[in-house]
Amino acid sequence: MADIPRPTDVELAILRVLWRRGPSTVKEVHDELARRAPTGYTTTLKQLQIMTEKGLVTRDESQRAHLYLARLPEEQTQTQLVGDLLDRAFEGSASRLVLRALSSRPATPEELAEIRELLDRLEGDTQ
Amino acid sequence: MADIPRPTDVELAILRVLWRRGPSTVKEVHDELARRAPTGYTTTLKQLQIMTEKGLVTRDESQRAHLYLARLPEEQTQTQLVGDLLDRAFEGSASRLVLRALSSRPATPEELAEIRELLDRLEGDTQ
DNA sequence: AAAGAAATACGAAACTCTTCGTTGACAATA
DNA sequence: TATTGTCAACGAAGAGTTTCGTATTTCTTT
Repeated sequence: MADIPRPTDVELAILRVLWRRGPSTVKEVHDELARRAPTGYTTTLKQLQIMTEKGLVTRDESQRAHLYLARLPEEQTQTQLVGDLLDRAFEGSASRLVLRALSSRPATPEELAEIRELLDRLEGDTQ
Repeated sequence: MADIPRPTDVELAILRVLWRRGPSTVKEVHDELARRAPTGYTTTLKQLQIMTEKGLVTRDESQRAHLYLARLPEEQTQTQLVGDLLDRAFEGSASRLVLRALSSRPATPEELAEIRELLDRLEGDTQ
């Protein structure tokens, strides 16, 4: 009961809204989602109910309009997703994943500099 | 008909076998898969049939034991998967994905060096 | 040619994912 | 208090995923 399943595409879209907004009502989440892809209110509601069962979100029922909250922080979920992809498609090789990430998107010079700083920090630690 | 869907977990496991082995029979793929997680022969067969319909693999029927071949090379699929994750969970920021990748796995000094070389090459190009 | 094997084809069951209509509870207001 | 609007709960349909049993085809060996 402790572990949380990998979120599906729709679930991840909802989690992103919750991470950005913090605790939100179904209506608030739905309005954000429907802006990009029109959908029914009850669709969003049902998803949030299922996500509550799965443990992806928690629910504050103290008010009439329940408040939903992402259970794990964005960083932790990102780390989990990347680790998962690493195992499923890269045989665990982080460097090859980085290679593909950079060939998948033309990274800006600023991003490259950020990554370089990250490397400096990591190598500093291990020395 | 031209675009290929994102492979599911099981499909990706099969593709990895095909990338490693090259064109393979159902039996060969199945033996590899069943080594890690015991499963029925017809399960693997059915998966390969479905993957053929989806265009994930192609089939050479010239012999009695059909030969299956991954339709896209491993690199291209990896790039697609990373790009997909980038959009779904990282708002397209490659540097943040790299950050999470490296915090998800203790990368070896060799890997860090490889990434550094990659950065050198990329920055060299843009100058 | 018959028997046995090795392989594919077919179909279906169980499960998950996604979507949404309907119902009922609750609250504000006229 | 009756009406209207807002919200959650429920159930179900349709599609996709995963698994596997059974039937059929094809080749090989006797």
